[in-house]
Amino acid sequence: MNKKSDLPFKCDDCPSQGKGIFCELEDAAIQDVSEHKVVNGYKKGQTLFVQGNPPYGMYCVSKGNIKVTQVGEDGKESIVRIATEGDVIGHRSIFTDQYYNATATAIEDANVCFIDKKYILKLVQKEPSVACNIIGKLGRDLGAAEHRISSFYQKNVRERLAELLLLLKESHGVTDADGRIRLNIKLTREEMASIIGTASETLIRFMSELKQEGFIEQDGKTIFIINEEGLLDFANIAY
Amino acid sequence: MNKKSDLPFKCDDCPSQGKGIFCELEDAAIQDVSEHKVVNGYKKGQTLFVQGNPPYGMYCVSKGNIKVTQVGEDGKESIVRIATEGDVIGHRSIFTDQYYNATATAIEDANVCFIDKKYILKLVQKEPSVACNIIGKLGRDLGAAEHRISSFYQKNVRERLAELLLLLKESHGVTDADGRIRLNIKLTREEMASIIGTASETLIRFMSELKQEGFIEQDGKTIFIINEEGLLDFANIAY
DNA sequence: TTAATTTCCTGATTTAGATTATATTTTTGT
DNA sequence: ACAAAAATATAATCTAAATCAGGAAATTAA
Repeated sequence: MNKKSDLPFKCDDCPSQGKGIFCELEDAAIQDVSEHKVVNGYKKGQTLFVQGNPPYGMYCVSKGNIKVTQVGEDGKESIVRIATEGDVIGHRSIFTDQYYNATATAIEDANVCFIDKKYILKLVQKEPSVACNIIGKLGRDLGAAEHRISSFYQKNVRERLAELLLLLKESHGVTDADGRIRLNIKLTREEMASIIGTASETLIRFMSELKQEGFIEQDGKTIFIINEEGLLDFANIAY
Repeated sequence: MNKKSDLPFKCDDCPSQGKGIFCELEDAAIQDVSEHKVVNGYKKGQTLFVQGNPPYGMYCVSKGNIKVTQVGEDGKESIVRIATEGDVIGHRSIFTDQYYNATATAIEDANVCFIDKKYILKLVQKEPSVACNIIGKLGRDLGAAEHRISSFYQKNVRERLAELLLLLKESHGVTDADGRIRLNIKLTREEMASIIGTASETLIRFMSELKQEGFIEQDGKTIFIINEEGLLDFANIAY
């Protein structure tokens, strides 16, 4: 899989078209972007870039899910963000002129486009729509990050878990043939725990609780959301 | 204090000059910005904007410290960011087209410039340097936010407290006549606790501990950093 | 200045969730 | 297909930090 010959496609054909930061560019400009990128296939577990390294460019996820993690002194890994189709990663470091302060790893086989730093910086000068889209992307990411910060303080583990499942439903939920909502992402319990900041044992315990209550179902690593209302209640989210 | 007559100054004279997002603009352009802003004085405790309201523009802090907070269902307030001279706030919501998802409150008397949403959006189209500076600002804020997320998971309260004191030293530390490093910001214990996500009693306990160990000193609400090395050690931060 | 309110501090008690331990299931490599 | 390794699950114990309680100090208001 991921044969070299499969890969070199154009941005026009990208499954993430319309969702990314280039979506307002005209055909000629998109063509130009297309010529300045390299498509890479990554297998599950492979890293795109590593914390502490200097940034050479930006990554644009075409297929698959990428986890962005920070590792502490004690080796504990915490997932700060999950990038999916149409998302960009590594853009932060380009503009802040810092080394990568996180590591990006494919959590499943993925196709990711790499765009050179210099080209991006030039493009932002030339195309205000790209600049605005990057601002919008960073703004939404910052909003999500700030929400998570306050969640850590204001919610307990079970509430954060319910919240995570609801967020994953928004970002990765697909309706199956049988009408069930399936989360189209395969995270280990360890990874889920490190998103909401708890121990995997604790996460597993609350997952079991949610299964028993009939809020979710499970088939191997795949999770189905059965009762969204119940989860909302469980998460203590008011609307 | 904060008489109306004190306020209407030009961006040229702003104490935050050179630190903000307009610093690369030419004189004429700066002049133009200056004419499109309104300077407002806020007293301690007054709010600039409130979570849930629609954004009308951007705020540029000229003097004083502003806390950006999110309030949970239970009324618990958590501080997601502190904006100081030269910082902008409320910029996120302008570009993401969302309502404010945080409340901004002056924690001491402050002067803040308001710049209209429409003007900013136009300026970003016209001036790539402004767009780039906003991207840089958001990028650094996002980096800081992600660091805090992983801190919550990887560090305990005493480590997060030491980390907070070191961060405040970077952002608000000034060297006094007697050579001591003073934190030029007055936060209540409640506020400090809500930054690192702990109960105020717990924070006070560890503050006492730090005082006893001689790492910090205190004069009323003012904090002095005495032993930075010790704090680094205490925070378990490797370099 | 005094009273009232808020903030700060310390100690005792409780609890949510980490840690430890062990068994079972699933995945991976050969 | 098989063994080895990794991930999942559940229960028991332990601990960091929340909560509860009460008093001292500092602000604020009158």
